[in-house]
Amino acid sequence: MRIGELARQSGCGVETLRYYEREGLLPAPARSAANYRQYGERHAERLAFIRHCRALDMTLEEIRTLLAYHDHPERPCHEVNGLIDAHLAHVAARIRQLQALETALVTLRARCNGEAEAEACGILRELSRPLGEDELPDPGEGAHLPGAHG
Amino acid sequence: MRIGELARQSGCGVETLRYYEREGLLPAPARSAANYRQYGERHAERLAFIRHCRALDMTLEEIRTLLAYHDHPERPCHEVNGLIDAHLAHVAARIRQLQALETALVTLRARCNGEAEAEACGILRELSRPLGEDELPDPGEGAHLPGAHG
DNA sequence: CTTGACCCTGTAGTGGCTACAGGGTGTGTA
DNA sequence: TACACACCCTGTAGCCACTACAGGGTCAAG
Repeated sequence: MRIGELARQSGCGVETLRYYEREGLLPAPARSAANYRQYGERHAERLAFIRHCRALDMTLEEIRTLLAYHDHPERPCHEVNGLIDAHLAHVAARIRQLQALETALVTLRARCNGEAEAEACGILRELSRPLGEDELPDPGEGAHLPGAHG
Repeated sequence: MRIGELARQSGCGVETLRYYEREGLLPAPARSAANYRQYGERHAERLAFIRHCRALDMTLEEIRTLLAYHDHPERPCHEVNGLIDAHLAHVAARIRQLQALETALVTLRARCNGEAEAEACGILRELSRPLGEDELPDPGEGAHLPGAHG
């Protein structure tokens, strides 16, 4: 299987596969006479594992850790559970933070009906007010989880 | 006021202020004889606006748009409302996506008690399973809002 | 013998900072 | 005077997980 087919099968881009190889998540496959990468079932399975983890929003570093257990089936899986717990805590913290954000934005939005001039716009006025200490959640709480933009 | 004081007052780093200046969010201030930046109240107020927006997880691009209205008080504020609505929709979409993620992670976590070997670990087994079409949310839905990591 | 789909390597860009390196300024103390 | 130390300057590189080229090679069909 060439890289394009694997990309289609897995739903990710060709360049992403080469990136995973550079990052050491996917082993470098054999090459054809024309220097094309030749992938087998093992690669496809490993990639499925990686994509499953990515769909759960794990970092490549977390995935590297999980792959190490995947590659050493005799090891105790204690750390795997810890990693999922930690990741879950990150996600939960991020949800709480975004909910606080949502509340703040709804309140903000209610301050104007969109028919004023900028001068009188309640939204712009509110945004001009400096924030108090703990008025909006500390991103530190959900450290390593991103904001509202992806 | 020098840059360090403004940084302390606003709670952001000195390098962030220079970054905002490069990005055109903060105007370049006057300089002292020693070439130090000299900020006034206008800068502090503008920075408060920016930090308020950032606390609401807006992008610098969104903030640039809002600042344009801040700077042109005679313009109708219709677009301001639209921008907040759009941002709010992004945040709401991201929350839904993270909640789906949380559910999936809780289910995953329940598959192992952490006392197995990696070979038998239900978590690793589940992660090895390729994902179906719509099994986890399409990040496209919450476009421009980030994943679980910051 | 040309078209077009595919493949290769290598490099740069994304956002919003953060962290240097390598230098200058200004105040307080020995 | 000499030095330490905190602060400031510019410019560049790094973070993450890709994404998007530029500039070239390969191969089957028409």
